Amino acid sequence: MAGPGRGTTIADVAARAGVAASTVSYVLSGKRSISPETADRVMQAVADLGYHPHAGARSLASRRAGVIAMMLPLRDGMHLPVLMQFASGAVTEARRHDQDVLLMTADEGPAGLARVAASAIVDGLILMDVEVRDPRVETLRRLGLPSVLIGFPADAEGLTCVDLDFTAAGRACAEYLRERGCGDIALLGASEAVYARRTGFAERVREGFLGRSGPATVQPCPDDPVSVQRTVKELLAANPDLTGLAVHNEPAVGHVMHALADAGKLVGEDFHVVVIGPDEVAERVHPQLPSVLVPAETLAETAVRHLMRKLDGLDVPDSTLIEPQLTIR
Amino acid sequence: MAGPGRGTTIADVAARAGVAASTVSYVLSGKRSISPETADRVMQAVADLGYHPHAGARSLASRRAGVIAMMLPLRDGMHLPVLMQFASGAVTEARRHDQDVLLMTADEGPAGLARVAASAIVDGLILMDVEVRDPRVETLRRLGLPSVLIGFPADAEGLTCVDLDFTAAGRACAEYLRERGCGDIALLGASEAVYARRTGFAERVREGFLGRSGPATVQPCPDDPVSVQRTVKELLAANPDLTGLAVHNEPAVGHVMHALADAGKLVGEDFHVVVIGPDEVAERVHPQLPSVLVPAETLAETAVRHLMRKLDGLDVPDSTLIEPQLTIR
DNA sequence: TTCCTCAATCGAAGCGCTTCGACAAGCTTC
DNA sequence: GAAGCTTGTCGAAGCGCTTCGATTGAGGAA
Repeated sequence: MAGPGRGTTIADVAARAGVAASTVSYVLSGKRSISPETADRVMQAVADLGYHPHAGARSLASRRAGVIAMMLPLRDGMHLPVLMQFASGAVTEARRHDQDVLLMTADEGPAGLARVAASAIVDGLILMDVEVRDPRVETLRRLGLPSVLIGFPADAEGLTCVDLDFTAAGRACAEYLRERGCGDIALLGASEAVYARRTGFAERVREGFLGRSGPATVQPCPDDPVSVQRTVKELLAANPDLTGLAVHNEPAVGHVMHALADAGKLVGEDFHVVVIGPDEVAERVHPQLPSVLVPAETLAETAVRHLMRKLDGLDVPDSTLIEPQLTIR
Repeated sequence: MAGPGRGTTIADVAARAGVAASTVSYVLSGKRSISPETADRVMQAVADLGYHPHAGARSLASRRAGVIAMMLPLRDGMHLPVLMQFASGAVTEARRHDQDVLLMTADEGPAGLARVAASAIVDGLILMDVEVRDPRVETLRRLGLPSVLIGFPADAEGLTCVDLDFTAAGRACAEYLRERGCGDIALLGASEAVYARRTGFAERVREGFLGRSGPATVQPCPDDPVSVQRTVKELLAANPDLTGLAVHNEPAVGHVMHALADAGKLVGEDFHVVVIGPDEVAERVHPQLPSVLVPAETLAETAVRHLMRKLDGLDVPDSTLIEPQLTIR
């Protein structure tokens, strides 16, 4: 039952090293200078005893919990693998800063934010998948809890936001297709519902895609097989010269490929397709497609790093856009 | 900066309600009887002030953190969406018990377990994706930290384990195919590497599939398009009467369907396919396939519930197998 | 009435840590 | 060689909570 380190306190370490408890604390935190000999003795005692400071006691005394919260969206339509990559990326980065990560779900809403803020269980907060009109944003501002948002709400005044540069992603897709010699290109987007909900994201892709170069169409599309089939057919009918397609709708990718095959298009030869979405989606169709991925890990690392800086009282840019990367396969 | 509830302590609540701090504590915890009038006054004060107990102070005084840890595997080959469903299911269930969830990654290994145990940052632990020979298991046993494992290590003595009943899943697939009149059936499994690593899981499916009924083949298979294509071809060549296939290899499902189409098989008519894997995989091919899913949410809820019981000193079964559900589409 | 019981409440003692002020030595500096 | 700095260390206070007696007053038994 009582393993090593079980119930070991700073007093035990102090006794073993022959110093005062406060000295141990200073060795561990580095907040006052301690002679190398003493420090060594303390570190040795820490190692011998397998000592780890009691998190609650530390948080009570220092007013720093050493924990950040991450609030995940639970809503459908979020791509789960990306979320997971994000979460694990955030944990990994947080651990580098000696922080732990508390997982919350968006369905706790503003009340959840108030709870963690008041209970001081976390020092800061990362809010994922922020919508243009997000009810949590106002609460966040009121609480004054250090935070970083993934995504941009309508009013980002005074907030720290990080996101993929979706405009650049749209532009990259258009450029890729143009370079392949496609004269007429189209963007097959997500369902109308997505556009309606979070204009920020889908619209920025559209803007980037349309850009300033040549004829281009943008077509929202539901993700069920039948709708995709129909939408692609209509798109081809309406644009006879269409030779390039960007797909910003993960679940639809497979169906798009079928529809193109049915229409007699040879993808990779007389027709080009590029995906905005996670690698797996682009890899698991035949032929494999080039894609612009949502760099979940980078996004997570950036968010955590920014939050750490804020907690340390350093300043960070209000708005950070991560450059998209187009992978050719 | 200082919003409501910011810095509010139990003393503030006590003052407002005209009682002692200890009384507030007893009202909140229900550990001693308090007159209804007093309780009402206290609750009112709590509401007025937006009071939430300081988590660190509470954990220090009560030796209960109100947080459980969840250790996620980061290894490739784990299906990310399932992990995510699991994580969010666990958080949701934990919140029902007024607990928070700390996210850890498996790469912290045994040392991570020792850390969270010694720092008392969590009260208990859920370990996902436990392997047959898992180095964390021994540490866990030594630490005596209340825990629930997802999966079964070789030596589960004294541990609480929860998992999908994979044997039953294999059996269900075989039965489904038999019922469709398939005489000769096969199981297309994961790559050899998976079998090698975690015998428990893949082998149990195989056993269930082979069962006692009629001719059946089990064929491990890598998940790249080319290998899948070849494996399916060989399988068909070696078993000319094959009319039923179970696929226990998520990324391969799409390729399997192509290979069968190439071989002239009409899935759903003269040939039947069933998937062991998440819904999306089975839904996003044409035709949609029946599937046995890993019930991530149920698994997570069960794990959390078991852990809560252990924390309350109640006992729980050492081993819990969740019944698989075959969904027909 | 007196004594006892029991329910309701209070006060104080920690939980294990950080941090502040104090205090010895060992240095400079004039 | 006294006055002033540093440097390294200690002791004590206190963070906000829970919990363990102790205390009070009301009601019942004698």
